[in-house]
Amino acid sequence: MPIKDCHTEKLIIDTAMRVFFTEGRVYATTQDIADAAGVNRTLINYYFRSKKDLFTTVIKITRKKFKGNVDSILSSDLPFREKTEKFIDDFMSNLINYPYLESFITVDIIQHRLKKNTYPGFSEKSPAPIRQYLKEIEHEMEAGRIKKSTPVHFIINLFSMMIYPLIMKQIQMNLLDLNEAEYNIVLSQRKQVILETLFPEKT
Amino acid sequence: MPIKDCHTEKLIIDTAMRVFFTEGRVYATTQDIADAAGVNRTLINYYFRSKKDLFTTVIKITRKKFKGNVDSILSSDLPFREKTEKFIDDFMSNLINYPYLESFITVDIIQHRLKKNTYPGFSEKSPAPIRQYLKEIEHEMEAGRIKKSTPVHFIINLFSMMIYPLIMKQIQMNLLDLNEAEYNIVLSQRKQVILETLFPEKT
DNA sequence: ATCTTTGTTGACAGTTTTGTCAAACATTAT
DNA sequence: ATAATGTTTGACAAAACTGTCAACAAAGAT
Repeated sequence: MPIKDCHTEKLIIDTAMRVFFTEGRVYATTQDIADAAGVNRTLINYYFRSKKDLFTTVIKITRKKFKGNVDSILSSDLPFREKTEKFIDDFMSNLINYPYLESFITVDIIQHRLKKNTYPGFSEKSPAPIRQYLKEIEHEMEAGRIKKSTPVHFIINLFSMMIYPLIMKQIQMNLLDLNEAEYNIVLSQRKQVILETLFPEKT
Repeated sequence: MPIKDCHTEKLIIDTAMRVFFTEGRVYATTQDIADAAGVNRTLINYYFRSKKDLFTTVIKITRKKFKGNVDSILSSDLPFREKTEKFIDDFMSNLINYPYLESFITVDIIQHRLKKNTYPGFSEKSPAPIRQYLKEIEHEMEAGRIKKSTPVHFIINLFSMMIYPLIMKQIQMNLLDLNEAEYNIVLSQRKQVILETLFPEKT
């Protein structure tokens, strides 16, 4: 018996990830994805029962990709600033590949909420590494090494400054009168800027 | 001849704005909007030729709503910090009503880009008030009153920290283990936090 | 009251998108 | 070679969504 090929399945997954999370094409049809992958559309139904199933599959896979290093970085015993620096570095490297992932998850949650009240992709409690990191933030605040406020704001600021500039790229380009090349230069400076914004006194 | 009623037209517009920009329902159909408004679906075609036309209409109207005060605030001759404070205040008040506006514009641009290269909603140059504000930021940086970097990063940070926490509300709620009520409290603290983050030495 | 204009409705048709299925094809074990 | 299994394809059906139209209702104008 022939071994399961996996070639086409992987091709479809990779293409769907690109179309959805890299290019941000919310309204992409199964035909669009099939065309982008250069395969017959019905193969999507063959490997994944439905469009919905393909979607949840690629969301799961992409989330796992993000989760990988991030958790080990947050759980490591690096000093707070170095840990944060590494986190930004790692997270933004992934973000460049799949900037629209969170946008799609949000759309999915909103869709879902119209019916049920729970979202399958989410666990009950927040992940342990984040909880630990929150405690460290609190500790740093108490020690006066970063600005005193509520730790959640530190996290929210962090994610805001990393993700927003990517997902609203076109709007910001227009607002700031920058062309693609110029904006990409700005993006490459973000890591440093974010770090300096979160740790104002140090640099 | 009876005067144009406008009642239903306005109802549809308001409802579409709510469904799209408040609730963030990207996949909402004309039937969904009609149901939400409690009117017959064909009335959407009667008042606006097509779904696309309704969409561009509500985008225009909502953008105008945002633009209103914002421009006069940015063009005013208030001191820089006060101006920024007022801007945050005004912009976030609007944001609470229509957090997903920018998300929809982005989706629309991406859609559009697959065909043409220009986006009708955008002017060639960036709006004058923003250009002036950018100059003021540069001036403040040179005077050493805010952290030296590139002015565009100041703007990007500003918009990031205002908008992201709203559009990714569900994700952040899960990540930070907060329920709706708790997260809303966090949101109410954002204005102050953003200000303190942008002006670290002062507070 | 009747006419005219505007507003509203349901039925219908057109289009787009998705899903199914049987047949054809490829590959490998027997 | 043949059977068995997995893969690919086109044709078809079903579903979802959008737009049009003729008929009808409402309300002011004549």
